[in-house]
Amino acid sequence: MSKPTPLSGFPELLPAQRAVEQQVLDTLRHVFELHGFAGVETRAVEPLDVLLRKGDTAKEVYLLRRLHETSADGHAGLGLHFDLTVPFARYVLEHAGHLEFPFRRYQVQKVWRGERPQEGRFREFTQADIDIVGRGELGTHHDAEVARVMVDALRRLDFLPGFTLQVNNRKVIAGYYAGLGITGGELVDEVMRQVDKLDKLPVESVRGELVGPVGLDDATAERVLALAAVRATDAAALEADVRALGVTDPLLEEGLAELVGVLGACAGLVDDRVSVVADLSVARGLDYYTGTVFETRLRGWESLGSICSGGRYDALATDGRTTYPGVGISFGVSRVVVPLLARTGLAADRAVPSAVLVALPDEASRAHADAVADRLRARDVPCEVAATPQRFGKQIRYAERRGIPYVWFPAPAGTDGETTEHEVKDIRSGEQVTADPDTWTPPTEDLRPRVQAKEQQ
RNA sequence: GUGGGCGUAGCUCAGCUGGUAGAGCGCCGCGUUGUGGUCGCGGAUGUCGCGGGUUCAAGUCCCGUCGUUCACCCCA
Repeated sequence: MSKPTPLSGFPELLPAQRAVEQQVLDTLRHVFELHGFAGVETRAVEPLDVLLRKGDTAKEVYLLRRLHETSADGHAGLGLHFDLTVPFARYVLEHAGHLEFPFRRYQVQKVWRGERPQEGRFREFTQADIDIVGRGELGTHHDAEVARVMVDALRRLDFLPGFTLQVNNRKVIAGYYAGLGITGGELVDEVMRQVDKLDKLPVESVRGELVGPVGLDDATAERVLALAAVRATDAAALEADVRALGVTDPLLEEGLAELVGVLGACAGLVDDRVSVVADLSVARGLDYYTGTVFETRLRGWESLGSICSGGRYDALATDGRTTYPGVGISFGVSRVVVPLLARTGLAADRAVPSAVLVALPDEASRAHADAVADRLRARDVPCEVAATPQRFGKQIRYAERRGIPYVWFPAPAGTDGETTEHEVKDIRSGEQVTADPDTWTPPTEDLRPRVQAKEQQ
């Protein structure tokens, strides 16, 4: 086979980069579990009617087809999941009898979308979701909770740039519009869709759309834009800014109270890398969000769009008798990690887990070297034995190439007692000392690969 | 799906009006046959994406195709 070409949209990482992604995944899992979320994995495929329940999105779903498919449709009626929310909703219905509600779960898996790839947008990528789902009811304090958990996870990834969590509430938007006399589901949705473009288009363009194709009068359009211009980082300012717009409506009040609640609950998480802001221009295009909505921007990486989004669904799932409301948030692992690796020098300081290379003087000593390695491993020191008994200079170079910080020189296997001692060399400093394989341990920072940001591109 | 850019050594790239495929980095060896990095000397790189055409002659020009990339569209 000649050299294979890469497949666009299906990113693969080299070991030193994968180590970074794994550290991200380890951190996410650790924090999600710290907050009491249970891990779930769902199958990669769902029946098409489950996947397509939310609308006409068939063209972006990858279908499953046997090579010798003989059915009338030419496929098995199964597709790869394109997010983790839809499979989770199905999972909740299927296993409702065995779950305790409110049910809190995290789910980190690959998903697939038949889109044209771009930076941070792939056809196969990893998402990390957390959701809390209730049976019949779910308190709005959980909206703040999922935000807090995700912020807690992201802030611990200290090699990532800082970020801003943007929060809004659809009830605020819908209530405000109702107060302005904008009614009717379609019109409200269309106005929201235009407002949602404010982060990409200049205000004038959006205003033009609102008074033109959408059909608002100038004054109403202006007030719609006024709401979308509100930004606030504390509850008092938010309430003051919204009230100053002079619209009153019961739904607006309800949404505002929820939004204030989320903002207040997240206040303690803010530091110089993390900000949380009520941004009333955030609408999310999806019509199934019913209350709180989230988006997240990475500082300096705004072109990536939102790297972590989600919100509240009053009806995440329903079986006709029972409705399961949910609130969740999803972090785009690949969307962040892959561009970051590509555009900065971010990588692990070694491509292999080994902290120690056990040198091999000659092939006859392999069993002895293996035994030394096992004594190190017994105390959780990752190590490997040199592949071939080359001269030691080459074995040191072997370690250096891989970023392994220590080379271990075993004491000769004496038949009448060991007269010499084991030695271990830190190949960065050149320092070499005698050591006991049953007690020697590298400094903690050398035990595992470390993630380091190299020079910016 | 639409439009533009780009495909030459492991990597980054140069290659003029068509005339014997190059550089840097990396890699391998030796100096130094059980202690690397620096330095010196030496060495190997290749279906110039693929197919066809024009030509005495194509990496170079033309057509097609595949891949890749950026933008648009879309975005759960």
